[in-house]
Amino acid sequence: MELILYLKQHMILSPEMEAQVQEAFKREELPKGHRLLAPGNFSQKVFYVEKGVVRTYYMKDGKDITHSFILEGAFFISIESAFFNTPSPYGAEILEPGIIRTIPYQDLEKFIDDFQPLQKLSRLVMINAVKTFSDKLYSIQFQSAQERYNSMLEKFPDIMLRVPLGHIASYLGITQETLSRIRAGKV
Amino acid sequence: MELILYLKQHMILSPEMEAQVQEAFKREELPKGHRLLAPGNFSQKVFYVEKGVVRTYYMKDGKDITHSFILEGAFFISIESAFFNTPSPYGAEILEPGIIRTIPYQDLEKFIDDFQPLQKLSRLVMINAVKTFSDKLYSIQFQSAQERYNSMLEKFPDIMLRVPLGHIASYLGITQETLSRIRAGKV
DNA sequence: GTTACTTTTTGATATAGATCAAAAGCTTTG
DNA sequence: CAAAGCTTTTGATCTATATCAAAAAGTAAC
Repeated sequence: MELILYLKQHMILSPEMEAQVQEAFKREELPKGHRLLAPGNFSQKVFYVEKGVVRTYYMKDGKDITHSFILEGAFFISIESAFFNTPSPYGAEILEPGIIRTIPYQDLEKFIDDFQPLQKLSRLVMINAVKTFSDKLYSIQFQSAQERYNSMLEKFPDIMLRVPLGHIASYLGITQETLSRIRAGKV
Repeated sequence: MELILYLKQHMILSPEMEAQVQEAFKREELPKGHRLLAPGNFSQKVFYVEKGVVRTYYMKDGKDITHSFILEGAFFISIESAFFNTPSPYGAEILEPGIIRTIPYQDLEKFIDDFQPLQKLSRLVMINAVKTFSDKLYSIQFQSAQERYNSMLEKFPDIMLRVPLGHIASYLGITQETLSRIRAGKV
């Protein structure tokens, strides 16, 4: 979803404000597989996924582990870089051709400070981030691989079809072999 | 740490503002074991731990699982109740005699909207919450029970001494038996 | 359509940690 | 200090999922 449309769902934007937003957020059309951020790098950009699916991941013992999928109409930022001034352990890549809007966190913060309705929205975005992690933690801690797979099927049916098995397996915290067996109903 | 002191570390408070805060946050001295929130209940309060340690937990298959420890000088809120208007899956209890400040989330939000410096602080608090979950998720997903125990020893040496073994085990995502064996170095 | 390459599945085996059951250590209370 | 009640430890066994290795299936390239 276009950024402006997204914002308008949450607040009233004056034409001037709208213009300012359009200008402040860089817009890029990117090809499948384009890497937005390499693991270990430093980036204080805020990304908004206008079209496509972004995958964040990190390297663990040489293996590529999916950390999250970011669907259209969602934001993503390296907490480590933007808030803690350390390199981002996560990389990010776009899995399909898509459109990404970016803005330096510093600039966004200025916007937020000056424009009340954005404060509520930014709080909302943060709250959702906390909720997402909290839910995922619960699922890793208490659900079996089978249960996690089932809830992911419910929650992101589309992703399951568009993304290679290995990415999904590592996102679920299991090996590809186990996921394959689960899908085959052999567990 | 006293709430006002905590706030003064992050911003300049006028005497009037200070008085307003003192009044808005109810102050309660509570005995060991006092339950601040029962699992399954609804509460939109924001809690600040001025003294003592608070434990949040939930019930899973009849077992009490520790979700987090909240140390002095930290906030806690039921995301589910305050932000999603659903009952809180988590309960909260104070593990030692202590002092808790509370304010309805609605009231706090008004404060925040009206007082710039609080916006930054509330963002900071949320960011820390995300980071905490993100780290804990990582540890559950990739560290062995032994490694998790070690990092907890480093991070919260005091808690390890003050809290019953069962609470720590469930926090680490393992059984009490396993934790006992780890401590004995039998793993 | 055959070759080469990638992704997925299948099979055999290993292991961290769970579960169940009981013993041993601590606290509290009268 | 003995009885009762918790908390922690120890032991034996079980299970979900990992790991390693190879086969099968799918996709692309010529």
